[in-house]
Amino acid sequence: MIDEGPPEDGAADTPIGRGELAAPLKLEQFLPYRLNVVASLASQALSRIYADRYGIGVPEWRVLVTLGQFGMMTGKAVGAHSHMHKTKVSRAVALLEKRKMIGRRANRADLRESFLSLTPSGRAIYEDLAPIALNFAKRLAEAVDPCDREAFERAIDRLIDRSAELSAEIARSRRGS
Amino acid sequence: MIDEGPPEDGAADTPIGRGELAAPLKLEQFLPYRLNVVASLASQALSRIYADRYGIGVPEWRVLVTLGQFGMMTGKAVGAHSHMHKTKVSRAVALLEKRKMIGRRANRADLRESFLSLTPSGRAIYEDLAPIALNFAKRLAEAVDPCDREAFERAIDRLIDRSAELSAEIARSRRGS
DNA sequence: AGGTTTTAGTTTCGTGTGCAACTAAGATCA
DNA sequence: TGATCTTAGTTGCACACGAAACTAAAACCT
Repeated sequence: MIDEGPPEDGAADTPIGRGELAAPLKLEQFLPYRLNVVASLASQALSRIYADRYGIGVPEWRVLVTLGQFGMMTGKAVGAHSHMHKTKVSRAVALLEKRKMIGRRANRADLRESFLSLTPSGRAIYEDLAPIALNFAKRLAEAVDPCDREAFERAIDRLIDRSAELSAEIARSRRGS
Repeated sequence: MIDEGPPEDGAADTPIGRGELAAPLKLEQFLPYRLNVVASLASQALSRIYADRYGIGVPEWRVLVTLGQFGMMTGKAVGAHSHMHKTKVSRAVALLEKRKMIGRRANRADLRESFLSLTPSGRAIYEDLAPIALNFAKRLAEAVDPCDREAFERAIDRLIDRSAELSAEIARSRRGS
């Protein structure tokens, strides 16, 4: 159908002419894309481990780790600490509860929420998975040149902050459209 | 609300006691998690821009950019270059074609595949979005201290390689289970 | 007190996704 | 040439997701 002409421009890196700077936008150098690639590769690889062992997914894993770290907290707090939407938390909690990995106890002082915590078997699973996960993260991080590691961690911190800012800015500009 | 119970263990870096090293596994310091957070924040923020403007999602965006970069290529090549599953490519291509942003031309020499390329209106959209996206990436990257930037980019390259290796290793060990 | 607003959490609903099965076309080898 | 294997791309299916609606309980007002 559309017959698309010849290769368009010769892919020369001549800086162009039109009013705008025609930076090339190479996908493989484009930061948001690169972040997505590395995140999804790492996440997928790790999740296969706990999916194989215990049949849980990323949201359940995050709930498990958060409760393993803090011991007892509400769903809201779990969501805040693990950057998860409340529906995701709700469903992950429901599954983990069905599998008897976590328990709930109503908060007598506020019946809307309940306190979640690991059951003994949930904790056993957590203690099985945690060192495996840490080892995975360690092997991943070891790929980075030791003298780049500090800079890298700093950079990630900055990027998390900034992307949250940009996200909020865009949401704001959208509201006022 | 939940003010984070007592510090659990003193977070001392004492090298252990039980057979295993009892490193704490704090989610907020856990590399795969951190990568996911920054990637999804950045990706979501950026995608809102092109979703608002042209009603396309991430897969369509990637196809658009890839074709903008290479001019004319097969779906397979698009998928390889943009790290996308062939079904994702297929559906993104179908949508973009329906919206007349890209065109297909059968490859007379191999009828299984066809060559994809931007239509003039597709290219116009690409040329509208590309500078916006580049500006977004620039503002994002500017959050990183200039003297950390090189190290950061190197680190991401290494992590992409390593996470692909780990992913393959895990898939392999799973096959032989 | 009683009415409104906010909040924690669940459910519904439309959509996106990956896997596996499938189709159609090439490649390979006899 | 025909039989088998591989490959490019599509589709069916089951499931995961987020937005929005909803429920029940607090919080906030006079």
